[in-house]
Amino acid sequence: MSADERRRALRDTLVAEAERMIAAEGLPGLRARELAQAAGCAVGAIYTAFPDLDGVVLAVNLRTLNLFEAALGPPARRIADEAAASDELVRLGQAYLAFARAHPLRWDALFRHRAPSGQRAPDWYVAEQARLFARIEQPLAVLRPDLAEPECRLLARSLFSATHGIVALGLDPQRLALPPAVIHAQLEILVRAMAAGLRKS
Amino acid sequence: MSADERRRALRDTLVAEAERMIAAEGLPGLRARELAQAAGCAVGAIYTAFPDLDGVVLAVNLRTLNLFEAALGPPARRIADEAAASDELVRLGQAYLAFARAHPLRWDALFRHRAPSGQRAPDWYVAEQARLFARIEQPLAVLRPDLAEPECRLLARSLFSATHGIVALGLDPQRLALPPAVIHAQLEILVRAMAAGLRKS
DNA sequence: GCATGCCTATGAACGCCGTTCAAGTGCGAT
DNA sequence: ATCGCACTTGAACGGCGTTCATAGGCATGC
Repeated sequence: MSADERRRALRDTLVAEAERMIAAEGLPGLRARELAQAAGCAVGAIYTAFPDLDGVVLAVNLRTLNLFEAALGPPARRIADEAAASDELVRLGQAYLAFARAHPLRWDALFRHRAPSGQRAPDWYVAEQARLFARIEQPLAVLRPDLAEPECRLLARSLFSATHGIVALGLDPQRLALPPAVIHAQLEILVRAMAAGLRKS
Repeated sequence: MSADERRRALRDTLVAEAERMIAAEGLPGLRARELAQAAGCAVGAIYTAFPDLDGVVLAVNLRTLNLFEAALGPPARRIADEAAASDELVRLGQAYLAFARAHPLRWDALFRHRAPSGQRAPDWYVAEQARLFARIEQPLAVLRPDLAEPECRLLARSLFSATHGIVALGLDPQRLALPPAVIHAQLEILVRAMAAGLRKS
């Protein structure tokens, strides 16, 4: 086995174990020594596969994004009219809520993680985010055919931000800590309101 | 000076210095040794005034909430009609954005801070939050006079969550990092959309 | 004024963290 | 078989929040 192959195998093991640890204990549950022990390597070996622990977290977060994309299923074929577009936005929002509930700590890690040097996320990470935002742009373009593409991309991100806020604060055990059924209902009310309000203007 | 008076004076000094440190460097910039040096006391003295550093952060966060409440000015006297209610919601949202921009790290600390043992925030903290939510409930009640008070309180919190999401992700230098003018415009579009969509249903 | 006893402030020490790097190990080439 | 090099290793480092034996001061009694 070449050195590169071993490094790749180590990377895979580390990411898998880190994923398990984050899913079980959250971001603070990822500790270098514990990770090394779980992966069957020395602490120092982690730093031959990743620049630091933040790199491991980023790799885990990419897997989480992929997992969410898979949970969304294939993109909607065609969206017939404004009502269908509104329905699709609600469906996406509720899929988001369902995923956050199913994988609370992994999902939390997506947003709680901060790169140390204040740098932006790497390109491969931003690209995966963009694929997910495209899911929102699709129905939004049906709802607002008057918007140019840049405006549509922007509005899709803001729609996501609003949805994320409702889910994140609603689920947060230290903030609202709302029952899932309540969040579900509130999310539908507000996404429908936004869709309706955007259409008429 | 009695022991209680000294303890209170120490608390005030610690909170003031901690506020300065958080405003300058964010939550990770608050370190026990540095705080003690700034306050002119020994590290151990911190733990005579607060149970731990999280207690200090909570006290700073309460001051931040008070600062925001002051920035909002006195509650609106009367809200004439649905259009005025919609305007008031937009005004509140933009005041929120303005505050987050003016005090980015202090504001960030409000949401990034996690209590260690997963316990909920203390009552005095929740009470201050409730006073702020009441600002939203007021125009919302005009917009939706059909809602009972519990539903109104719930919807107000969800409206806040959505607004918070737009502001938080929009300002986040590692996520969207949108220019302030863009966030401002998106916020107005979506708050107006929500207000319009809520009214018609 | 002085000795006594309590009580609080002190900061070195503890345990844990991420990260590094001198040293040892094993493997491929000669 | 021997050598040399590259890689793995885990003890060590610096820094963190928190603790606690101890030093010090202050009120009290004589």
